[in-house]
Amino acid sequence: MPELPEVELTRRHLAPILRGAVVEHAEVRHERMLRRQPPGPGFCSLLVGRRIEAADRRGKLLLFPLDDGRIWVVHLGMSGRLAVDGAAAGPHVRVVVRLRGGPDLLFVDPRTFGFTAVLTAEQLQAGPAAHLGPDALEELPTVDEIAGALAGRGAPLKAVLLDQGVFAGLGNIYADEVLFRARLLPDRPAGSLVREEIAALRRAVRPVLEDGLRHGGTSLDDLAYLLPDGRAGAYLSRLRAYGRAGDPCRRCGAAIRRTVVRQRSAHYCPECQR
DNA sequence: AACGATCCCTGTTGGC
DNA sequence: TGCCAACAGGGATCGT
Repeated sequence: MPELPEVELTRRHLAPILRGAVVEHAEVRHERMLRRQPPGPGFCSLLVGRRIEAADRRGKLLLFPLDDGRIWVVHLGMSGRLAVDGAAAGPHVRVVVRLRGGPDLLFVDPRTFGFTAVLTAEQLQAGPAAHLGPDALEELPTVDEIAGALAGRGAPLKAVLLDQGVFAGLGNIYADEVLFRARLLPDRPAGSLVREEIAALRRAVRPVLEDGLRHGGTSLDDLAYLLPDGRAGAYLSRLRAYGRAGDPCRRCGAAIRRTVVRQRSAHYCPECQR
């Protein structure tokens, strides 16, 4: 699944290709991918002819500012990836963007949970970025800020981690890994954490994400996340909680358990996490 | 307001 | 072997 590390690796790979490039042509093969594009001028007409100024990221959103002030936004959803020419083909190519004198950029997304749009800054803030908190890697909130965000909340801690408002960029896999590292149970009411636990949570976020980055991200299977050049990430084999139900905890040896929190799987060590 | 359930979508998996 | 239901999940939306 593309979560923060996978999106960041995509950004790093594409930045030198996209920066300064002019969009020569754009083709949308699956209209659902444009469901976040507001009424008015269409995605292709807003993108073609524009020069891409930068390759940024906020949470799981890829943001490509254009020379007219608008921003080309890409969210990879659950099964999306951006592939450069030749690294992908087949029935799941949803959007193709041709760069002048450069490669085609393919937005591949079998399950079409991803989307793309060309938006003004205002439209971005009112739309895809509306509920986005500080980036979990670049803008890690302080203990006080986290405490304020969790105070009084009865929702399971894991649900709060997934809703993007406190740590933008965590998804189901890295949320489990962060909770494992912080030794906190996923179904703990978010507001029940004492200060030392909040500090442990905060301390866990960056190392987990950086470990994911260092190992090329997590590729669950052939259809999930791949780097834009087609390579798979190696972090899967280093996961300590996610997907390891029944396997021994890498810290204490107890069997990792799987439960469901908010209709989503959650994995934890019943001995290490409290 | 906060929270939980449902839905979207399709490739893969497991049961019969 | 073949068929089909269940499952996976980010985030919008809706009901409580």
